[in-house]
Formats: sequence, structure tokens, C-alpha cells
Amino acid sequence: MKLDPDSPKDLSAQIAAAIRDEIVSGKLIVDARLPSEAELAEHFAVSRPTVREALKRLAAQSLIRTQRGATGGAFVNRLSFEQAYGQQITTSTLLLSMNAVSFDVACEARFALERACAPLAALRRRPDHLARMRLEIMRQSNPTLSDEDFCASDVALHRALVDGSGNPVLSYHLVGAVEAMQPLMNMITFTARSRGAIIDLHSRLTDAIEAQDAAAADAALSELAEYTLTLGRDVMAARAARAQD
Amino acid sequence: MKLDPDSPKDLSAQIAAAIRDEIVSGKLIVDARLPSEAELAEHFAVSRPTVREALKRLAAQSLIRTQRGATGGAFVNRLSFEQAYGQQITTSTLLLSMNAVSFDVACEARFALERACAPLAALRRRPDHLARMRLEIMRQSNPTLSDEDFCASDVALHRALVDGSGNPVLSYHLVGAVEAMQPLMNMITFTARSRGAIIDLHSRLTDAIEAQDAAAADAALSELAEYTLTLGRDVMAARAARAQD
DNA sequence: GAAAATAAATTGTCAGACATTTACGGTCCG
DNA sequence: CGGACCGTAAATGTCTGACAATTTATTTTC
Repeated sequence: MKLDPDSPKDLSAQIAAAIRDEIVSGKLIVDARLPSEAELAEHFAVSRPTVREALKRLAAQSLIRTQRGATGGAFVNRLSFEQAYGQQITTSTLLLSMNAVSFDVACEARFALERACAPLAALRRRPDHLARMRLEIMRQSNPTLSDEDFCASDVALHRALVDGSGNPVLSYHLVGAVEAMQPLMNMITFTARSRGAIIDLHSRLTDAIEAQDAAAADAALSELAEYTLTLGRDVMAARAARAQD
Repeated sequence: MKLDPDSPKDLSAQIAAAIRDEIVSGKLIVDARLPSEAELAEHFAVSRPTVREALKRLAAQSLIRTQRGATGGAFVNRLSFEQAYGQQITTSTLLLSMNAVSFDVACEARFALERACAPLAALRRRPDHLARMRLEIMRQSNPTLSDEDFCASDVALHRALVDGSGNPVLSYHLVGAVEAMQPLMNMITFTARSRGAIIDLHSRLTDAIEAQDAAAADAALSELAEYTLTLGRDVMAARAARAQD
């Protein structure tokens, strides 16, 4: 655990990197207690505020948690799936919104990934996954639902599908792809006709998953991808036409 | 931008959350300059070190970058694909290593995702992707290669495949799945026979991608998944037997 | 007019102090 | 003997004030 005094980076960034390496390499195991801030400050020959900035960096990535009090301190945090989901969603959403990712590209990625987990979901789905999917379809059938709520329900249905794969690692990778689409989807105005088409495909998808028919589920997802792409292109075309004026 | 004085969370965490919301919601756009630390401290009615801790949290997530000097300050950062890749890999790796994820589950997730992008790679692969894959196969054929280097080359080949899909969003989601497997794969001792089998499958995969034959690529990946799973199970069984003694 | 010196603004770092939270241990009372 | 209460210690959370380093803009000087 050494620092490079000639490095262009901040001291707090260097300290954070040094501690992060210890964690990633396994030298600091889960629930291990780090030295106190005062001890770290002495070890790295910096002031306590500098150490604190470093620790805050690690805390932001959920690598450590801090606890006050006599037996308190900074502890290596077990990265829970829930925390990882949250970070994944934030990063994915920002990546899409900040890099002018086209609707087509994002949509393609999302459905490609989703089709990857459909066969597993068909195999392993439990009654509660089916119930969640049916519930969202019921919600979507309510014509007074706003476009935003329709999108949110759409995302919820697809998350249920993903969870149905029974593989938490797969779920982790997919929540980002599914959730990050929501801002893009929110730009679409869903007409009664398009809502009907989507609900119909959602029903076919859910039926296929219930029947454990992977091929039918894949077909439904494929059509859904196609249809979503069409809707997105229409919106983009309309927007481009308006910009022309 | 208000703070809740009764919140159990730290002030710096609250401030970081408030600013993060402004960024995610789009109120603060890319390259926008945040108020200076002194101004933020006054606005939130806290001290400068507290503001700094909040800013370091955001910097750790690549949401902002800071610059010293007269026209310096904190700026909203455009989250590049490269940065997102890095965060994705770190989070995925930690998630697997800290949660006792079984080799089976991780392997299943990885190959399910990879098979999702194989058809796209078959469609869009460019000569440089094929060259990268062939190069790694050549490396793997060197019998003096250590197991670690063999694994690293394996990962590199699969990353080339993923990049071949021509969809950066898909690549982003997949790098985590592929790279996070490396520590698990490193536990496997590759015999000459298993290396031969893997190289053979890699060759078949690359040939299929070159021939733009999605079905053949899928078949090769499927066999590779099966074989990798077998290798992993053997290692786990041997380890369990040793633990018995 | 161009180069150099200066000023100003901003982040980076430090030192020291006090507040707050929490666990431990000892004391007092029943 | 036991339990409730209180004080103490250790640790993080926060504040104040200051100085250093860096970068830009401005002014001065030749």
C-alpha cells in the first residue's frame, strides 16, 4: 500500500485505488474492518479529511460501509445483488442518455439480451413470476393509464420475465438493459391501437412462458422487438419532420 | 435541492444524492459547471469539507470531473463507454466473488448472453474482429502458456466476438459477464486435452462467424458452454473431495 | 505589440477542534 | 445477586480556518 507522490492524480484518488485493490484482490475480505481514519491518515502520511474523501469514494461504489461508535469504523461491504442492480441501472441509464445512443441500437441490445433469458424463464418460471406478468398485463389494459405508467408497467413485466430465469447473475445483467430503456420508451406516445398490439404480444409471451414453450416465447419477443422498433422509428421520423419546419 | 435534516443518512450522502438527481433528471447537462465548492457549501448550509466528500462520491461514479484553476470547478462528465465498461467489470467481478456465486450459475449467465449476440456478430463482424479471434486462438495453441494467460486469451477472444455484434450497448452489457468469469476460470487447471478441445471449439466458432453462419456459431457456443461447465464441475468435485480428507 | 509579471479564482491539502453515536464497564439500588 | 443507570472511551461526522498548487485573466513593462 504505497502512494506515488509524482502521480498526477489526487491523493484521495490514489488512496481509494490502493484500498480498492486490496479489496478486489481479496487481501481485505468481506466484513473485514479497515484501520480507523486516524490510522490510515498516519499510514499514508496524509490528513484525515483526505482519507475521508478516499473512503467516501469507496462508499459511493458500495465497496465499504461505515459505522459510528466505539466499535465502528469502515468495513468491507458485501456487494448485495440489490445494490449491484441499483448501480447497474444508474450507469446504464446515464450511458444511454449521455451518448446519444439511438433508439434502434438500445432496442436491439435489450431484446437480444431478453431473448437470451426467455428459454431459461420458460424452463424455470414459478407461479409468482407468471402472476407478476399477468398483473402488469391487467394494468396495461386500463385505458386511463398514462404513457409513463404504461412504460413503467412494461418494464415491470419484462423484469418479471428476467427474474423468471432463476439466475440472479443473468438478472443483474439484464435489469440495466431493461430499465435503461424506460426514458427512451417514455418519448413514445402510445395510441390505443399500439397499446392493444403490445398487450396482445405480452399475453402471447406470458402464455408461452406458462406453457414452457421456449420457441413460442422467442417468437413473441421477436415480434415485440420488431413492433417496438417500428414505433420508435415513427416517433423519430415525426420528430425529424417537426425539426424540419 | 433541499436536504432533510432528520434523515439518518450523512449530509454528504444527501448532497451527493441531490446533485446526482439533478444530473440524472437532465437539469444539469453534460459539461455543465457546478457551482464552486464554496457556493455549494453556502447553498446547502454545510462546510466545504462536507461538500467535497459529496463531490468525491460523484467523482467515484464518473458523474463529474474536477479541474483546478481559475476557470476550474466540477463539471458534469459525459460517461464514456470506456468508463462504463470499467465500472461494469469491477461491479460484476465483485458481485461474483463476494456472493459465493456458483460456477454453474455464472457460466450459464455468461453463455446465455454470449449466444444472444452471436447472431448479430455473424451478421456484422468485420475483418478486424475475425483477426483478433484468430490471433487469440494462435496464442492459445502455445503449450507453454500459463493457465492464467490461457484464460486471459479466452476472455479476449470472447470480447472480440462480443464487439463483433457492432452494438456498443450490447458490448457494454456483455463485458461484465465475460470479464467477471475470469477469476472463476482461473481456478481451472487446463490439461493439454482440455485446451485442445477448447481451441477446437474456438476455431469452429470463429469459422462460423466468418461464414456468417449464425446457427453453427450458436452450436459451437452451446458445446463450449457444456464443456466449460463440465470442466468447472470436475474442479469443484476435486476440491470437495480434497476438503473431505 | 509581445512577453513577462501579477492578480484572482478554484480545487487540493492540512491542522485542530467539537459534536454525535455506540459499546463497554462500573456503580448504585432493589 | 442482578438489573438499570451513568460515565468513559473510541470512532465517525462536521466545522473553522488556513495555506498550497494550479490555471486563467489582466496588467505592466520593454
